[in-house]
Amino acid sequence: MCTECRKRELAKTYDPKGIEGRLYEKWENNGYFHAEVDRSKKPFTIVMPPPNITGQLHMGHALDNTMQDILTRYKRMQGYNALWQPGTDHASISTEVKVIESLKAQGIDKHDLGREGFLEKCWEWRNEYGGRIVNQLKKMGSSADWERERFTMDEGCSDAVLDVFVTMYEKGLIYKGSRIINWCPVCKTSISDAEVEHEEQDGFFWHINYPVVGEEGRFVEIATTRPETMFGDTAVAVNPEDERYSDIVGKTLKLPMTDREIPVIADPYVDKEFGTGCVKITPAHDPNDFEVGKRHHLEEITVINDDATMNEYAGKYAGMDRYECRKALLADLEAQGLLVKTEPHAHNVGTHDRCGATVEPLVKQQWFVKMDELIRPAAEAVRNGDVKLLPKRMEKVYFNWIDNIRDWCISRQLWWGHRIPAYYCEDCGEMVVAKSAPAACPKCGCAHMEQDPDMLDTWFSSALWPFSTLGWPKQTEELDYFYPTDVLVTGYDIIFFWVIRMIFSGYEHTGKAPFHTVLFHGLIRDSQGRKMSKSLGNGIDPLEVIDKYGADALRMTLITGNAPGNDMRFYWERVEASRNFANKVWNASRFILMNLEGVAADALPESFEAVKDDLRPADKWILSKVNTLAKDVTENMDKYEMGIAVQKVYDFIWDEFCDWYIEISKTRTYQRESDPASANAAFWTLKTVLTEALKLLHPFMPFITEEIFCTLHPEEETIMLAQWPEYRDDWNFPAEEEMLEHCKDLVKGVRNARSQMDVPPSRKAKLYIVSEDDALRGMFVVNREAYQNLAGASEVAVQADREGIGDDAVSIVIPGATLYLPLEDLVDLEKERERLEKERGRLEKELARSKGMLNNEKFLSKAPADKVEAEREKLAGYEQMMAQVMERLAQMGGK
RNA sequence: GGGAUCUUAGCUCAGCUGGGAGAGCAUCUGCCUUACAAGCAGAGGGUCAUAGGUUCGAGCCCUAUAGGUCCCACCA
Repeated sequence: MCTECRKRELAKTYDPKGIEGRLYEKWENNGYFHAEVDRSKKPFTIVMPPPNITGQLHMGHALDNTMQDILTRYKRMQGYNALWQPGTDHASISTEVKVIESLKAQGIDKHDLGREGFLEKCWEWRNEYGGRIVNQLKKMGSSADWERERFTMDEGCSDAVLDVFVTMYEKGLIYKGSRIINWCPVCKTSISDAEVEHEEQDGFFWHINYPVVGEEGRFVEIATTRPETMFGDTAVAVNPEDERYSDIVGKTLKLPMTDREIPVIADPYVDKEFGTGCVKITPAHDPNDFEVGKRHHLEEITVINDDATMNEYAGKYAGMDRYECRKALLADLEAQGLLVKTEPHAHNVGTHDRCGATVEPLVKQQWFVKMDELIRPAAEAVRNGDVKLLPKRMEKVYFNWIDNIRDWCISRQLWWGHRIPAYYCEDCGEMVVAKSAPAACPKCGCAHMEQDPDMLDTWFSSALWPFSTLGWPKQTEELDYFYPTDVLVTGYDIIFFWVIRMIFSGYEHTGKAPFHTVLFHGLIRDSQGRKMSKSLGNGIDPLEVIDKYGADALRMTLITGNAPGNDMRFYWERVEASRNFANKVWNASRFILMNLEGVAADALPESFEAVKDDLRPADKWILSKVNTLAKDVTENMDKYEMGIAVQKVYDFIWDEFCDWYIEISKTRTYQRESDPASANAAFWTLKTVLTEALKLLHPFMPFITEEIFCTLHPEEETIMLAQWPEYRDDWNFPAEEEMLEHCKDLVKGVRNARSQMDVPPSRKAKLYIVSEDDALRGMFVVNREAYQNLAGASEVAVQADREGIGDDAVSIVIPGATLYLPLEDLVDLEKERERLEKERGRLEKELARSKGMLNNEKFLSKAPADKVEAEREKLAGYEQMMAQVMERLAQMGGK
C-alpha cells in the first residue's frame, strides 16, 4: 500500500486489528529481531525465561515478555546489538502429566508403552503443542531473536546438561546417596525442597502410651500427629535435661501393635515444653527423626510404600492407605486403652506444588547436588553488588534461602527429561558416570551396562540456560560476545527454583555471573486482588485482551503504574484507558499528517539549523519539553523504572503536546498564506516533536508507533532501528518555557473564570491584560498567538493600567498581571465577588504558610540557600497577586 | 516462630536521594470548538492507618501499635 493511500485510510479511531499482525510479519521477515555477533557494536543480552511447552500464554508471561521487550527495543534503538534469546522448557513433570492424561483418555497406560514408546508420545506432544506459546508471545510484539530459539532438550542444551553432570560428579559436587527426601505418592517421584509447599491444616495430636518393658503398668506417653508411622519407630527420645524422664533413658519400651522393643534415648532435639516431652523417633519418615537416627545409629524402617499404602511392617494394616491405617490403628489403640487422649492441633503439612498431594518423607537412594561450597560465590556476588536484585528487598529473600540451603535432590522418577548419565554393571554392580554409555564395565569387563532409570529435575537444565543457549560448553563466538548477559526479568516466585541456581551455575561453569541485574516483577491479580488461577476461573486471557484492544493497549496496561516486584490488579477499565491513549496518539498524528499534506515538500524546513531562526517561543517551548523528556525517560529506563518512564511519555503526549501545543499551533498553521515562515516552523515542530515522542513511546507501544512513524516518514524503513532521542543543549530553551507557563496561566485563568461565570463558549470577548511589568507586557504582546484563541478572546489589549476598562468587567489575577473580560450583560457581580473572595482565601493560606517559613529563623539559618530564595520568590508572587485581588475587591465594594 | 511488604481522593494505584499532596477510573457542570465524544473545558473530593521520635521542615527517615497480603521455617 502506498503512503498516499494509507494516509487517506487513516480512520478516525485507531483499530489495531490487521495493523499489528502486518507489522510483526514485516519486522520478522526483515530480520530486525536477529542479532549477529558484531564486534563494532556493544552487545546487550536478555535471556527469556523459557516458558513450559505445556504452557498457554497467561498474564504472567505477558508482563514478563512486555518488560523484556521494552528493554530490548530501548537498547536496540540506543545502538546496542540487542539480543533477546528465546526458547522453551521441556518441563519434565508438567509435560509427563499432560501426556499421561492424554494417553489415559485413549485408554493407554504409560507403562504399557514402555519408556521408548512413551518418550515418542512426549516428543509428538511437544512437536504439536510446544510452539503454541511461542506464537502467542509473538502476538505481544515480542522482538526476540526467534532464529536463535532453543529448547532445553535440544542437542546443545542436552550436551550442556551431560557435561555439567559428569564434571560435577567428578569434582564431588554431585553424589548419590540414601537420604530422606520428599516423595509425591501421586506423581510417584522424589521432589526437591523448593517444590514442597507448606500449608497449615487442622489435625490432631494423639497421645499414646508405650509400655515400659519389665515394669508392669508403667508407660511412656508420647504425642504424635502421625500415629501410622509408629511401625517405623526405632526409639523414643527425651531431652537429656528433662528430670521427669531421666530414670527411663536407656530402658526399653514395647512398641504397641508389634512385637518390637525400642530404646528410650536422650537427645537435645526434644523440646521439654512441647507435647509430653517424649518423641517417637521414626527415622525413615521424618526429616528430624532421620537426623536423630543418624546420631544414635538407629535403624531406618520404611513402613510406607511409594503409593502411600502401608507395607508389611504394618502387620495387619499392610496394604491399607496411610490414612485408612491411621483410623484403624487409632481405633485399636483405643480399644487396648493405649490411646490417652486426642487433642486438636493445627500443623503444617507439606504438599506437592504440582498436584497438591501430601508429600511423604521417605528414605531413598537419590542423586544430590552438594550445595555448601557451590553457593558461596552466588552469595558473595549479591553481597558485593556484582549481581543486583531489584527491588533490593529481594536480596533478603535470597539470603534467607541461601542461609538455610540444603543439598538439592536432582533425581526424579520420571521418563521425560534428561536421563542421569550413570551406568551400572549388571554383573558386578560397578557404577560409571560418563557422557555416553561405556562399551564395557571397567571393572569386570562385561558388556551389561544399564543406565540409571532416573531423570534430572527440570531446573537442572534451566540453571544452565543463560550459557547453554549461547553454545556452551562449546566456546562459541556467541558465548564470547553475548555472555555474560545483562538483565534477567522474572517473577519473584521462582527466585529459589531458578534465579539462585542460575547464578551459582554461572559461577561454577563459566566463572562469571550469568547477568548483572535481576529485575523482578510481581503477580498480576484479578480486580479483587486474587491470584488468577484455573480453579477460580478468574484468569483473563491476554489473547482475548489483544483481540479486543490490541497488544499495545495490553502492554501499556501492564506497564503503567507497575513498580518492580509489586503485584498489580488487572481491570478492563485500565485496558480501555490504554486503548484511549493509543487513539489519542493516533488522532494527534492524523491531524499532523493531514496538515502536512497541504505543505509543499520543499517548503518544509529540513533541519533544526534551517528552521531555528523562524521558531516561535511556543515551538521552542515544546522542543525544550521533549528534550527534557528524552533525558528523564532515559534516566528512568536506565534505572529500570519503566512504569515511571512510560507515565512521563503519556503525560507529555497528552497534556503538553496534544492539549497545548497542537491547539496553539492551529492559529499558525491555519494562517499559512499570510505568514508562511511561522506556519512552516509550526509544521516542522509538529512533525519533529511527534517523531521524538513516537520514538520514546516505541518500546512500550511498538505497533502504533511503527505504523505512524512509517507514514510520517515514508523514506524510513522502521522505527525499531531509529536512533533513541538524546538530550541536546541547543534544544534547551528555559526562557521560552517560562513564557509559555505565563500563557498557560492566562488561558487557565480565563477558562476558569468564564466557566464559573457561566459564559457560553460561543461568546467571545475582548481580553485586557494589565501589568506594570514592562517585560511581561512585552512577552504577552509577542506571544498573543499562543493564547488568544485558547482564551476565547476576540481581541487582546496589553496595557499598564486599567485605562478604558469598565468596573463591571470580570477580573482574573495571575502571577504578575490582572486580566479583564468586559462581559457587561453576563456578569453577576455577586458571583464575581464570591470568586474573588475564594481566591483571596486561597492566597491567604499560601501567604500564611510562606510567611511562617520565612519568619522561622531556624529555617533561614539551616535550610539550603536556594530553598530559602525560592520561598522568598514565591512569597513575593503571592503578595503581588493578593494586592491585585484586594484592589479589585475594593473597587467593587466602592460601587 | 522468623522475615518482607502494604495501609495516600469513592475505587485501583503512582509519589525517585525529606522542601507547597498526583494519575487513571468514578462523580458533578458546560461543550459534537474543522485530530480525537475512546474527545474538549471546568469543578468537587485526601488531619497520606494510629501514637511517639529525629529534623528548620516528614507521605517519605527511626520506634511502637493495629489491620491486610506474601514468603520462609524440622517443634514431634
